[in-house]
Amino acid sequence: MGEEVRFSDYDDRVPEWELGLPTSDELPPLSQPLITPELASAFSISPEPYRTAGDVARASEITFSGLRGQYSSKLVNNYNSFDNSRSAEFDVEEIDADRNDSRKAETIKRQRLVWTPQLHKRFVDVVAHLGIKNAVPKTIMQLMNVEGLTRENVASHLQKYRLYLKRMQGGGASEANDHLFESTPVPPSLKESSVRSGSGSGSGNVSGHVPMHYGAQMVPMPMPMPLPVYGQMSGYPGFEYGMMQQKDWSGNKFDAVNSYQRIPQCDK
DNA sequence: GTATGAATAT
DNA sequence: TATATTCATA
Repeated sequence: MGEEVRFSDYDDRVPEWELGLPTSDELPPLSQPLITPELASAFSISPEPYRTAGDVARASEITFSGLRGQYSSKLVNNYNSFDNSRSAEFDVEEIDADRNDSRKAETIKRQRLVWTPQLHKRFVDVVAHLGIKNAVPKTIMQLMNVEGLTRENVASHLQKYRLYLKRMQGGGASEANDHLFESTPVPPSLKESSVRSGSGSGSGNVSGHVPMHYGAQMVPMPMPMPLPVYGQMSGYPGFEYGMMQQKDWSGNKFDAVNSYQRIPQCDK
């Protein structure tokens, strides 16, 4: 407990140190194993457990609190609690993975995707900017740029979304409770007749017309979104809020909203 | 051969 | 119901 170097003394110099460092977008996510499970098993390396956004966020929190209170015993406690919660969450999955491994080494079990409102918004944004013509699963998937998201995931969701659009332009507006779909308003560009050149109706966006006959390449809209599987700072730089707000970034709130949810799956 | 989308399965 | 998987076909 001698010379105490307070972390806050350096807080204002951190941005200076960070100059030239890769941004979070350029780094592999913490939740992503460095080697694939197949490779790991091929070389008899015990595979890393999956890490949820919550796990990464908690670990980060521990790191930060550890840095701030170097000499407090908090760190130990936090570690313990982290370990406990983590193992509780992982146990099933690891067992499942082992079982899966023993029966067939190749098949990777993917968790059932849960379309959170955030994910769905991302989906709708991309579809809107592609136009109905180009909004096909592969392209959507690429533009959404969400790690772990498969073409099948998107195809399935797209199928449902199309049905929703059809149903809502035809029938009464509020028939069923599609909570998810209603969470993100349908962009005007998706309302059936795409060919409404000239005076586009006021689509909230001041930027107005979006000439999107282009391919998937240059679309300006989709900022790379951190995958839902891990805790990164936060989604859309430039959209939701300014990016310097890492303070609220810790913990549960984040992963509750912005992560895959793991649903134990029975083996077939 | 891949990608799509409707149908079907879980 | 929500998501996954299958399958005909483009």
